[in-house]
Amino acid sequence: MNIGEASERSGLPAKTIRYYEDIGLIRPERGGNGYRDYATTDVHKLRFLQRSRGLGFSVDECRQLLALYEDKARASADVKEIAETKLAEIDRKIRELSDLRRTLEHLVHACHGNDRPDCPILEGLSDGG
Amino acid sequence: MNIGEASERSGLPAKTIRYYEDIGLIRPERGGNGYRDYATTDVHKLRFLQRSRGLGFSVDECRQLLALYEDKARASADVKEIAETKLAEIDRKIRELSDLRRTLEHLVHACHGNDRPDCPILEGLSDGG
DNA sequence: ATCCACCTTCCAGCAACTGGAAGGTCAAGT
DNA sequence: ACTTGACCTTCCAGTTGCTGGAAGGTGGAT
Repeated sequence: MNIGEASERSGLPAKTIRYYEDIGLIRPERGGNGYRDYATTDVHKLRFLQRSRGLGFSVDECRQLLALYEDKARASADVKEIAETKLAEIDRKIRELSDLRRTLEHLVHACHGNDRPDCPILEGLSDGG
Repeated sequence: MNIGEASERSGLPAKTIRYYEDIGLIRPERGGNGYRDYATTDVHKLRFLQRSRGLGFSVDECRQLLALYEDKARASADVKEIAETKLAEIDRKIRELSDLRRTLEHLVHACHGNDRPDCPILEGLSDGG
């Protein structure tokens, strides 16, 4: 499929997809006309990139994560260690998001109309529930 | 406190803290010597920024979130709507992280040694569990 | 007084896009 | 066959969000 459809399916702008090719993240086939030709697995990878980037992982971390799904990395000895590290990081992010969620909800429900600039909720912001 | 201590307590590099001041996110007092002087609430806000940026929120979104804790925004009529939108976004991020977590764990435990490039896990990457 | 770790501003560079120009491709319509 | 328009291509410049380094001031300890 062309880049337009890949863009639609992955949720990434075509510009970004081309950029990801520039930096060597995804290498689609090329048709006789020079157009990029994306396979379904390419779209899966793109969607994966769209998500993990949106979750605060750097492009380099995404590269590592993507590598976990490819032969070279899977054969390597420290795959598991990388994965475990990422798992711990994901767990931390989930905790932080839950904290943020609780704080925000508390603010909306309990703090509405309370104009004091030293609202105690602010303190809850930092030490994470 | 000086920027060094604020940096240590918030987890943000001093450079980044100064940058956040440049773009108008945090405005510490200044001592007679010209040094920035951070209050405890400033550190809370910085820590909050450190977290939400790491979770994939843009600086502008963080600005909105921070505004929820300040009088001006709290008096505004659409605070609740902004907050609800952010809450939905947070929930989505939590779901995506959980999906990512499950995929990664599955990969480590079930796919080790399976070198086929068309590993079915890749498909699970995109449609989220 | 001098040392050193801190602070200041400013300017340059990097990461990860993003927009726009200039032009080629292709299916549809006349 | 030709034109229209939506798509694709490359390239180059601009934006966001930092990050490093130079050049210099501050302040407590020796």
